[in-house]
Amino acid sequence: MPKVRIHDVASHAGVSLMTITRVINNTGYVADETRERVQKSIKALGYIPNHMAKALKNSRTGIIGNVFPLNTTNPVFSRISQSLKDTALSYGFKILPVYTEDEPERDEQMLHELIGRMVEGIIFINVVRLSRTAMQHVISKKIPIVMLERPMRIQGVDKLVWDNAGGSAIAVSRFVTSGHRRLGFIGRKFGKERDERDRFEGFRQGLVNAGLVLEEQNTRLTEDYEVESGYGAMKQLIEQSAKKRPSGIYITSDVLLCGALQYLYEAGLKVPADVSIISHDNTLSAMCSPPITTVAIPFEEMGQTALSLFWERREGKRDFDKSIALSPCLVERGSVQNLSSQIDK
Amino acid sequence: MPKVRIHDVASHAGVSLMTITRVINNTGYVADETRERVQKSIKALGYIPNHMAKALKNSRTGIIGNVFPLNTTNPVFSRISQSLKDTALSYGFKILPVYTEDEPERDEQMLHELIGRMVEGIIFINVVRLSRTAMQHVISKKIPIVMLERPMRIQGVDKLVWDNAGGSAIAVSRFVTSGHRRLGFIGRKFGKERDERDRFEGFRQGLVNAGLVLEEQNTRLTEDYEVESGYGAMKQLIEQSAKKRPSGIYITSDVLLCGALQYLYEAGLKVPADVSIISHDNTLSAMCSPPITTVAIPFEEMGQTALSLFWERREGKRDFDKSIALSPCLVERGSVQNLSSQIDK
DNA sequence: GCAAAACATGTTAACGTTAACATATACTAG
DNA sequence: CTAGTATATGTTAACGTTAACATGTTTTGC
Repeated sequence: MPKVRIHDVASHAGVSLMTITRVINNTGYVADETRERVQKSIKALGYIPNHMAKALKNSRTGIIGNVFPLNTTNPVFSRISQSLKDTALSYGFKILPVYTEDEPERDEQMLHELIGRMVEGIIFINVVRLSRTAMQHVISKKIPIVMLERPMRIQGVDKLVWDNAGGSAIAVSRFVTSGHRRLGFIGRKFGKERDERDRFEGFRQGLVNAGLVLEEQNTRLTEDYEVESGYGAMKQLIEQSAKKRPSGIYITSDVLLCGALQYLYEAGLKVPADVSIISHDNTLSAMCSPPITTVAIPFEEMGQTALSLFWERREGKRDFDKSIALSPCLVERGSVQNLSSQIDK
Repeated sequence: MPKVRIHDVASHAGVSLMTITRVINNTGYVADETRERVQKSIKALGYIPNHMAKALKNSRTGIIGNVFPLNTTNPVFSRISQSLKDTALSYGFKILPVYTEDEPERDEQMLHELIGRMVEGIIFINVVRLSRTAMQHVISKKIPIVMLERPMRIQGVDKLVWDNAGGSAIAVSRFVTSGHRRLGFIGRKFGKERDERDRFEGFRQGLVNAGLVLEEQNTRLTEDYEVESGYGAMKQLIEQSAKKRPSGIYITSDVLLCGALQYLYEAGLKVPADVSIISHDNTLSAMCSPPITTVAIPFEEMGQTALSLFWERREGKRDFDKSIALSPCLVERGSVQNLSSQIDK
């Protein structure tokens, strides 16, 4: 019942410590007969190797730290985390999730926590507030670092983003193909954040490329990624005169989308009959009424790429920094009406 | 750049190991002047205490294992996990999430993993497949265990569920208050699982108490908690003749709800004008179009209660088992139409 | 002015594991 | 049949930390 140490197994089996270690780790030579006896002893005593002691001795914990932003209510984070966890497992690693805190000071503590737990790598998600010196500290420890989306501009870490501008372009082009000429945009207000800026810029550029213009009154930038904000933004777009109102709207977040759909429901407007919609993320857009055509974040690919970046560094195969952008793809769900075919008829 | 040990700090500050330990842990006596010098050395060298060594020495890891079921796509799990994590933090603990696997054999490995990492407690969520002997093993190690929802019938662990039957009763009574007399039910098919059975039984009992009858054709039990299943179930209920069709439908999962709403959208039926709905969970029901009145799982309270159960055991304040059921409450979102007032007028 | 209490620091031996280095026997090959 | 290799096991010293004990030096109280 109390703890069973390797030493106890050794006495029980009548051999030395090392023999037990060899059986457990399948290293060195052990006579078949001895191995069997040891295995019996292990079972009999219910021996379970102590990871902490192992880690201390071997400097190998098999843990990758995963740093999340403060607010993880957006389902994109669970999807990312799921993907990372699964892929990590296939590499023989466990994920230790930690969360950034309100005070920047606490964030350094969090990094110390990870280093103290001897993580063998750190994957950051959307983290920008960390001090450069704190990051440098980790980098100097030769711990491989991957930063997902919103990477810091810093040497010695790998970066992985998805192509937000490209995603917006796909959405615009999808609308245009179906004959939409007046497009609306609902997205989050941006400051320095690269990703949100890109989603907007990609949209603007997409319009330009299609020979269309960005209309100020059809662009709504929200304060946050909350359902209520999506509701408010859509309300403003729709309350315009029906003439000026966009026929297709690109919404850069599935959470905003949900709010937007709530307003449309209230207003009695149908998708895509009254207004066409494309959203971004591919999280809630599959569950909405109606399901919404979406620029999908490549969650699976993200996890896999993040871990392969980690792995390359770790194995020392690579000493220079890599920066990868994943391409989004469009998931069709029928929320875009074909206007051109109506004209054709 | 390489690892800095407590020993290095000691040399740097010109004192012995123990003095450093005392400064770090705020134990014993240290002269103010020495303390300052040590703190300077710590900063100068960038020393970070090694948790693994600490854990090994102190048998205190500050980690609680959190065992999740295989499929965690349902948002209830992220909500529970969030709540556990936050509360754990306030108790000074970190959560280590682990996931059950396909093969039962792997599940024992997972338990070994947790014990090997010297977790100081384990919180199980919806786990039933674990072998009794494996569980006994953990219990005999005096590691406090809390089982959330679907607890095993086993001695030596604390149990925490929410009142599923009560939740259904609340829903029925809410419908009845508004004058609904023909109620429908969409829930997951159940076998031994207590929770799903309770949601159904609570519904049935609620009907009986209100002097109503359970109508076979208005009861749909799905294979799983997936959007498509909700769609299919609602389709079957609605495709009946409008006369026999229920005026109010209780759906035991927000994921099923989403599918159900998708069908209603397609069918051109409005909530609550054409059909009233109450769901269970309070996850997606806030984001749906329209937002749906819901029997809310008390997520916050769950995390807090789970950790207080853990804490009581841990501190040895309690040696007997506790079993707690949390009461659900109804969150109104206007998805139930008042039929009685129409008659009054 | 002297014993007891408070303060300040150091030494030693673990926590549970394993790499590196023995040691010893059995088996090969020439 | 002897050196050389493969097989089998054991001993020692770490990994980085700290509880427990030891040893001083002050301060306090009467």
